[in-house]
Amino acid sequence: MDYNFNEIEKKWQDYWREHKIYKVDIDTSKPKFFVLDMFPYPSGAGLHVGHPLGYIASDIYSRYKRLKGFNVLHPMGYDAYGLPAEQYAIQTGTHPAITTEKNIARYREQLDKIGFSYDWSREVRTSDPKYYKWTQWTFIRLFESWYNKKAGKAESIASLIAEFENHGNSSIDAACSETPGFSALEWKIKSEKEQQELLMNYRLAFLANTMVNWCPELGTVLANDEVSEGFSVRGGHPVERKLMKQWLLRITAYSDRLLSGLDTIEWPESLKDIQRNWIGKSVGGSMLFDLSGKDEKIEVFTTRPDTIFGATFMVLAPEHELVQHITTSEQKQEVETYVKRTKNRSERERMSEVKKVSGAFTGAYALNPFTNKEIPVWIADYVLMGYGTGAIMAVPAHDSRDFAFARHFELPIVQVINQRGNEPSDPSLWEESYDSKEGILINSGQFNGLEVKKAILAIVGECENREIGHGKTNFRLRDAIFSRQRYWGEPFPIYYKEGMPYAMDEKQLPLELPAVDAYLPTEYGEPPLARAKNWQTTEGYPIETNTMPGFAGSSGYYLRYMDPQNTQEYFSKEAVGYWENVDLYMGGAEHATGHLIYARFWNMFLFDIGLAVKQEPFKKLINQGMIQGRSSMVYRANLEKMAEYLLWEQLKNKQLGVDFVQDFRDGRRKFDFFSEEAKLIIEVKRMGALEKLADYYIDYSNEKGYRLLLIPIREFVDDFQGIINKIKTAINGGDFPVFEEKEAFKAGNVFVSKNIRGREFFSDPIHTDISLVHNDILDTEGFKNWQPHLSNAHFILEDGKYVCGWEVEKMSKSKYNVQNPDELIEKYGADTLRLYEMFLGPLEQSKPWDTQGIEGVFRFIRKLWRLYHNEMNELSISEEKATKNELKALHKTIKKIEEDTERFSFNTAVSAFMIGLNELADLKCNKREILEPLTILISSYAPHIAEELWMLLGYNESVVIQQFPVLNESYLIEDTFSYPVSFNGKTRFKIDLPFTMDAKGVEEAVLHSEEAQKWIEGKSIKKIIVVPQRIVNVVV
RNA sequence: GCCCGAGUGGUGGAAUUGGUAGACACGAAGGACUUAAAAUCCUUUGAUCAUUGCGAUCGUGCCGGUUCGAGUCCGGCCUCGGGUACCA
Repeated sequence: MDYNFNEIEKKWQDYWREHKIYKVDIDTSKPKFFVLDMFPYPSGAGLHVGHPLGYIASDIYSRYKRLKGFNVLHPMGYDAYGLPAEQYAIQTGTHPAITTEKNIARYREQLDKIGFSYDWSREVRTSDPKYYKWTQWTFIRLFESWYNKKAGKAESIASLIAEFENHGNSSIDAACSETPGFSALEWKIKSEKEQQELLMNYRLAFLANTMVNWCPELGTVLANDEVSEGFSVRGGHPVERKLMKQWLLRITAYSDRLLSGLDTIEWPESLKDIQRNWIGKSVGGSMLFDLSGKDEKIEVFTTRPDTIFGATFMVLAPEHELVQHITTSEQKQEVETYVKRTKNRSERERMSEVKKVSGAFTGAYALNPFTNKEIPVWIADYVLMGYGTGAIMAVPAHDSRDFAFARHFELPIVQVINQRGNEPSDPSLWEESYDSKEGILINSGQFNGLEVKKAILAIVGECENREIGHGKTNFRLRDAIFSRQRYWGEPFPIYYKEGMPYAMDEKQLPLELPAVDAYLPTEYGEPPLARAKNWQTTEGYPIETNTMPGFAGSSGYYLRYMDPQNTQEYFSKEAVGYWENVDLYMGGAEHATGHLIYARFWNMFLFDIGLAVKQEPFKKLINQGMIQGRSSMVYRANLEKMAEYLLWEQLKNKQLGVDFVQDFRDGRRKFDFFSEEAKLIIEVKRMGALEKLADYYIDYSNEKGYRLLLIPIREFVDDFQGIINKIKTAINGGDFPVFEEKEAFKAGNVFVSKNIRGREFFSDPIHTDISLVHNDILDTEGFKNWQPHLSNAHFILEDGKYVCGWEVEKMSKSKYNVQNPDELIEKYGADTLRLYEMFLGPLEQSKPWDTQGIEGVFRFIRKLWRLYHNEMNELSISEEKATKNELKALHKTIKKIEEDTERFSFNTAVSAFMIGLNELADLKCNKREILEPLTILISSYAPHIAEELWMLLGYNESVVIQQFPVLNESYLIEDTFSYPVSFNGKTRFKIDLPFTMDAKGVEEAVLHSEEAQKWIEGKSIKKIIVVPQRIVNVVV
């Protein structure tokens, strides 16, 4: 073989490893660049071709930046905690660490084969005690911190205690749980336990009773982003709401910073939008409503204070604490029934019944503070306890949900916003509410005539004056639940004294995960860690038995890469001062509301306490598109349908000289085909069916004087023309057998090629393994051997081939469309795989995996090899001076590669390499002056072949540490430009003119050109547009 | 429902700022080399009409607009993909 990629790639991978080519250290003489891939979870299935897409792109960029003189940090590690290994442990008893270790080894083997430039000396694993020591350490810091809103940052709990001791909590503005006011004196006389309880309201990592997403089948709670439509994202198990005591992280303290920080980073707009929606900031007001004849007040949150005059009723969440107090005795029964019903309904049921209006009247009335009218108070499950105050003022005229509710329960609707230019109308005639914020106020007392935005301010102002409300901002973002009732995760460095949690001393970290006898909850329903022996401190205090969730370890890992071996601190000041944050983060958009928001929060906290030096962890982020599977389909024929279809194609429209009808009926009898003219009945059936029915058919046709032809399906496969001939004979009055006995063939396995006419009428698509299909042509022998029941398959071919259909779907085992990179590397080599994955299309776009084009890239690589070699596969390099054309081809390529790599347009970069190589090959260029820069140029894309060629060129230092070739624009300057000349916008011909010619000259030249005459002839010229070095357009 | 994104040959895709639509590849067809195969090379390849050649017309999801000129900008729609959902 001319170009032996197997040998070459192995050789250089070994070389890179042995010479630690990709190891980086702090080097202040060079600018730094941090390129990071999202932490993979090493699953048992290994990598499929979708995973490396982003890794290849970031690797190319890393190598490119290195050639450009940057000191590039490009690490890799493993998000090693995770449910699959634990589920496997529960089933088999294998410790998750063993499974994980095995999976990591497999991942590493696959990654190495692709030739990545990772600095493996910096590898981290979340399950490694040396690593999770710092996860636990950060948790303690969070536990020992509170968020000072006045300072806009996290501060230590010690400062809070000092403040309490001096002033109580009256002047504190903190992100905290609901806490009653207390004075310094009151603080001091509280017991330690009481003080601890109060502090818990302020800590950034805190313990609280919360409604959680409980997944009984996984036996654990899940974060909001781990649940989708009432089912767990991993595994698809049902999830229910449950009140439990859990650790939470007060991420909501950072809502505003998480939101505004988005404006400072280069992320895809769609990803920022997802985060903005998730954070869900809404600005509005909080208002207090008096209750008729009661002391209690109801607080509501609204984004539309301007519509207060239209508030004709109120709605509380069924779980609202006031419900019991205010419900009248008459309504008690109804309310209790409703509350009970909502409680028992699963999340899932609630979701599916979104459009169904339901609710109950409490019997109580509130007072609208602006209209002073009594308005009824209802409960309904469309009001959620978890958002705002769990109570709303309902403005049916201007809120679609309130509108639907009012219609259903016949509650009054009052219009208070009028769209400019429209007349106010009777809301009882409306088909929908008017929700828009455009318009002016009506029916609103002294506020009439105000525009919505001004009215909001005016009414909030009025509420503040009357001390019944104030402006308020709400966030949709919830605090992050941080406990998991699981074994395979980081233990909390927390112990309990008198039931109150205390953080362990940092010196005791890492708190290592203990051994357990089984990975299941205890018989009392405690988490698996409760099974551990002596799970207590040396003083005998019990240690927390929950473990941390998956996002704990992945929230700060990028920082640890800066200084992964450090045993004294998370990372050194020096390291973080140099590497700062991630310059390019490559990964999937599916982490938008999980990892990417937690990591930003984690980093902001570390920034507040002086560890991180940048607010935002990931400066630029690119989402690589998903690689979808491209399934191949074969079409299994329904034989009877097929036979009937094929025959009808021949019989219809008098093709055989006589009229036929299909599905002829005579009373209750039905025949496939019948010709009155030829007095002929034709019936198509399986052999067995024909044998049974033959006598019956024969009797009938004899009685009627018809002739009969019974055709077994087998004949269609064996001899279709024979059938037609037989029918022709019958029509012409000749003799023919009614039917010939043939051996029946086994049912089912006849497959029709995709483009056989009528295929869609008589076949069903079935998935087949993509490894049996090449360029949509099925390997029929392989297919027969694929599964036992296919061994007797028959094929109906087109042009001697079986053509498969295809569909784009998720890559999955059950669809037989999983492609793993190992096979491709074996067949084509890693360089080809790398180039091909990039060549497939724009990085950010989702696309189906399809190996059809890989041959083209493989040809390119071999052509590159041949440029440096003669026919005998001997190195052949000329020392001659390069020609102008050769230099132009090279520098055009340099320019394009530089531009395209900078803007992550790797698919067009690969094209540019192909174009450049085609040009150089046409010029038969083997000159060192050209090939040396070309080798460096391609080394970031195809590093193995580049290293080999670089060595063959006579160097003994790796190509990856060379300088990127410098573009010399002077080689690109053209003497002439070929102007496309269009008339009325339609391009008609081209004309070569000097590059430097001015617009006037171009115009003259075009008008005097021979070809122009044809188009000008008989018409007058209205206008000529000349864009120098672009186009000429003549308007006639 | 709401918020994003995308619709270009048989296929993946290119066209970076409004300026030659279909680069580069795959596939297909034909040919050269070869005892043969592989590999390689050459020609054709958006559609329709014309075909001896010249060519002509249409064409970037659909309808309309702006412009000398629109795949690109604007308005309205259709389809597909992603996110999110009683968030007041």
